[in-house]
Amino acid sequence: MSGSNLYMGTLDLLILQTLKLGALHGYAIGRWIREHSAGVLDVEEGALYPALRRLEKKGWIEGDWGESELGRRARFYQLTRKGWKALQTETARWERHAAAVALILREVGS
Amino acid sequence: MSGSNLYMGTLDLLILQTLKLGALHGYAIGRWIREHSAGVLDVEEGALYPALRRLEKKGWIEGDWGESELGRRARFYQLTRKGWKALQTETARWERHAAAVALILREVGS
DNA sequence: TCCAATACTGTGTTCATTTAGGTATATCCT
DNA sequence: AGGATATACCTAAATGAACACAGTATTGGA
Repeated sequence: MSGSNLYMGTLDLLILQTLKLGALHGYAIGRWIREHSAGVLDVEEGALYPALRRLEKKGWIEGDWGESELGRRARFYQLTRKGWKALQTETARWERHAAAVALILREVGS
Repeated sequence: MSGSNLYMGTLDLLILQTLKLGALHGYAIGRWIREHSAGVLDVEEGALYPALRRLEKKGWIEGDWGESELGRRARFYQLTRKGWKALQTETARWERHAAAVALILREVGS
């Protein structure tokens, strides 16, 4: 339902994290993120597909054409070894950042 | 001290939050954020000053020329009424987002 | 005298996301 | 049969935030 709303740079992390589940195609990744964030994180397709290509180019994920559960042509992505490492780094980076922002938000007081 | 840094969109929130302290000039804002995030959030000047102008243009902050503690010409910014409201909205947005990302990061398990 | 810190300004680049389209197939409803 | 909806993908232009780099100018200390 629209609403926009990722902070830039977050998407890659979310995709990598989702792919821990195993190989998934783009559409399923987007749906999974939306559902498992209680609808808060809505990944636009125009951001999702470029992000997948970007991550593949970096060697963090790799994609193969296959058939979806519903028999449609779909590209399944999975984490590479490099991707697993990147996921660790990116998760740590996010957590460091989120903790720091939380600090600032509390520092001044409401 | 570099290290790359902010997730896009975070800076505005940090600046607004810092200005709860009262009127501050740009340089002091940057320093304060760095110090109160234990050095994690390092605001580049090339990002900071444009952000201040952006926020002023939106009417969230307003700046006046004055003298810094050290007697130098400096532009002091303070929150407008609109800015206080925006700060509330932006804080809520951030917290929603951070909570959702945390959900996703935990959902799959490490 | 030279360097670091303070305080701001400007230009140019990079790059993720938004916006806004588009293709194609399958299923469900009337 | 027709229409809407969901699935599954793709792309191009525009936006805009952040970074990099390069300046200007003043002050105080080694």
